[in-house]
Amino acid sequence: MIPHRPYQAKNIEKKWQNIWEKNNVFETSPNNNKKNYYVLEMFPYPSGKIHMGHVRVYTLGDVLARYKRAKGFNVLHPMGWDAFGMPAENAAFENKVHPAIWTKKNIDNMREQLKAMGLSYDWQLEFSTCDPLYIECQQKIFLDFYKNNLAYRKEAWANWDPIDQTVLSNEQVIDGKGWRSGAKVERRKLPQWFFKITEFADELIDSLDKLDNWSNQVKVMQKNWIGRSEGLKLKFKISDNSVLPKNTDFIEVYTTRPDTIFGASFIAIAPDHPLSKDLANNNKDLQKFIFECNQIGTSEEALEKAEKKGFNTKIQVHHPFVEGEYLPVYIANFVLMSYGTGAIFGVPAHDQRDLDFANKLNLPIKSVVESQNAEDNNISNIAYTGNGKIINSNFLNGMNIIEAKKHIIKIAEEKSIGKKSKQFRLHDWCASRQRYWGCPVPIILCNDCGIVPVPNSQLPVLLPNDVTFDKPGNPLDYHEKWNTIDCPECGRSAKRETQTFDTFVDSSWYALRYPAPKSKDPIDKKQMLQWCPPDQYVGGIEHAILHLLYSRFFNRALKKTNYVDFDEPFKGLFCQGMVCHKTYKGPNGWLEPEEIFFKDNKAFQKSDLQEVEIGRSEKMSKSKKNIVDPMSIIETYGADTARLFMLSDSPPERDLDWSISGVDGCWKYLKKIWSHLHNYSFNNNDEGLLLKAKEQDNSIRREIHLCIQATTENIESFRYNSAVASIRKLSNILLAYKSNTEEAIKEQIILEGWKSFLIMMAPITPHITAELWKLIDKDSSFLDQPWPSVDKNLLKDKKLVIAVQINGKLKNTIEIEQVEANDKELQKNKALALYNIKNAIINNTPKKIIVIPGKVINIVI
RNA sequence: GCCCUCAUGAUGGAAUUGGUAGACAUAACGGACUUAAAAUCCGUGGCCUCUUUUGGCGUGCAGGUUCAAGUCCUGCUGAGGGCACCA
Repeated sequence: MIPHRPYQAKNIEKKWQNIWEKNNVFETSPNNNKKNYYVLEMFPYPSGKIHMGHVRVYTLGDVLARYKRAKGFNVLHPMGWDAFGMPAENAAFENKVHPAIWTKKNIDNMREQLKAMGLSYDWQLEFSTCDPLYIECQQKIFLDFYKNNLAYRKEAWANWDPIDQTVLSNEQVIDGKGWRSGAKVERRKLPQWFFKITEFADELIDSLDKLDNWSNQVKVMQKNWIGRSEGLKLKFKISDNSVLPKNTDFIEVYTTRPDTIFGASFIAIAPDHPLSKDLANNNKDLQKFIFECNQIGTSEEALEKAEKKGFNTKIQVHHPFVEGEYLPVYIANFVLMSYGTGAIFGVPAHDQRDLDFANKLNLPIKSVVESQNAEDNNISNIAYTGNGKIINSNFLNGMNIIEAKKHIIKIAEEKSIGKKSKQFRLHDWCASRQRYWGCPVPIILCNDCGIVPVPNSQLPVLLPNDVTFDKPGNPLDYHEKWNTIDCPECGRSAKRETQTFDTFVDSSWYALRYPAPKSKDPIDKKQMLQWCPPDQYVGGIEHAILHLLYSRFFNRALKKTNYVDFDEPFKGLFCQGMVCHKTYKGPNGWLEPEEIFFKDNKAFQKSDLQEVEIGRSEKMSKSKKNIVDPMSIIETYGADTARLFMLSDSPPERDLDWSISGVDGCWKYLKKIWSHLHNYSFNNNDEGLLLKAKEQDNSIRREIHLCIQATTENIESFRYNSAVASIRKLSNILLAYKSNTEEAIKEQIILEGWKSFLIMMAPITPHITAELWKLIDKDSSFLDQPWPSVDKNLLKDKKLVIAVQINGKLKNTIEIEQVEANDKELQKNKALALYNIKNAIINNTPKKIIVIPGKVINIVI
């Protein structure tokens, strides 16, 4: 036997990457004979180097792109950079390097790392969001939004991140803390730029149902986030408004339970309701109360268990439907100004918070919904919120809740004291940031003309290069030369808007840019229509709300401003799980996997041999030090091994547990295939011989084609782990033929098997398969090999194995010929003739015998 | 509190419409080769009983539907995630 070359992943991977690049094989070109398919993975922030999360998501996308290509699609598979954002400014501050230079260096480095993974991108379409052309296009889009009332500037309370020194959108505040910095968010009043996302609130919820190829989890999360509720806005007339500082005649409340209006026993308004503020002007006690409420409001822990507190304003309102009945007005700490009207009517019997409040302040509790279950109706500490019949409610009596709601809304509207109303949790998107490294908002602020858009001829508004980061805050504010400009309308001296866009603006429309990234038009209609929206988008679940909701808004706004003609930005959405790793904690804190060795299932520190605590598997993070650097894996094992491991075990949507033994196993497997194929000498391709295959040989062919079927189905439905399993099963069958046989037909079948194997394995491990293909077929181009098709005639075996059960439990099996598959009687008789079945029914006459022909026989005794 | 998802060997997981549970891997163990180790190759493997055959039990728990349930229904427990004084 001639010794073959050992499997040196690094060399062959570099070799094929160079060949692909030199020949531009992944270049996107128009092809009218093929259907277009656009695969997009979420583009990365150029932090400097790739992490395992990148390896996973880009491998998933690449498998799909390469598979679709083999399936005969014309594939668009691009990559770019989400290049603006805070870390560049932090680096500028720490290392005295300009954000632009830092970012470019990082991009160059990460591009090389991604190339080392062997991803099938058309790199000619690459762009980054800090490119002047992208900035110009985005500014044009923004100005169109502004002119169409989809963006506005408003002085508003904002979430202020004291560490990042910028405002945050509601979506970026998590548990009262900044999403990036983790700092406790403060409230500040500032002029801000908003996008009118609430204009599409209904549509953003309703069309979720049409997104069949979106992950359900994301749809549910978006629905909750938008948070639609339907109810009634209702006015309560104030009985004596002479005590009020201004002429306030009524208080307007919002409710989703107008059916319970006859059970109302008080009105409560928010501490920062305008009326509360008016009353507080000359009331020291109330000022103190409001201050206390605001204190609690910021600490989330306290909020959880916070006691209900109320301040009696001594004001009374008329009950709108009961002549002569009055309700007291309280200021209450559990009522939020940011939802509804900032005022409620309290129905203690049917709302838990109202009940807690009423119990505290000794307010009356009046039941108006009667449950069928008597014990529900005795209300002391638990409010009844279920279904029932309306009672004690005058003209609503006897109705069910739905009827009563409809009826009372109708009456309130007729009396002009109320209006059917929808409320959303979603607020407009605050999209401006007090930062340097972002796309400038193209606006000029003039003392005389107000807000003036930068004229098209002056676009793009680029960032000045000569800035320093030694002072806190926004360098653009200090840059007089840049921010002073003549007003384009009146010519007098004015100021530029110094805020820049949230980076989520950049990522809200980048997918539309790839088909024509160099076009002067923000979105090249002709190119875009051929490809967009992307057929499949792949990315992390952490963007379920932020990026994916903003993109859905942006796409609708782009439709309204005539840039696109479709509603949804992504046809299909797939969210992959996180990459996790066990954590190790030594006596002096967290340890990296590299610092550990194992003995007898215990972990020890290499440095001092002390035992180390093995923690549960968690998302790879710097703070827990459970990070594995992808480049070191690619260096030692190769990209094909890393890719194979990423896909092997866990289903893509679940978390993946990184283990070095798993990686090792994948590497050994590739090595085994490598040496096996090098030791085998393949005959020339002669498919005619396959037709002459004998019955016995066809059983191998059957396995091959079953595998093709399974693998294809698994890839189509994103079950990549199962696809790997079925491919490995095929290779286990083929590996059993260790050396060449003398039979030409059999050799031809094995050739067919290995060819199918390599083509199906190619999307997963593209380099090694390309190299091995040359052993089988020197002349044809591997990348152009079509995906193998299933010969359905081969799938059916001549013999069928059928289960024989007694009372549903497997007892034995029978074997029948394929042609007998529908012969119920024959199968039944064969089953009853079995030795242990005969024994079992000797004393128990079968009550019933169920024969599912070709599948199972169940004997009921 | 509300909403969503999940629960299968030592471990990751498979079982697409209810029809032979544990595919494919990882770790483990036994054997071959080796002075030895690594690598490689061969083999074992849900649990219990038995020498073996056979048999019994088994997909978080308790019920139900069905000839037949990992899969469908009801209730519970546990884990993960989302939202949250949202009227």
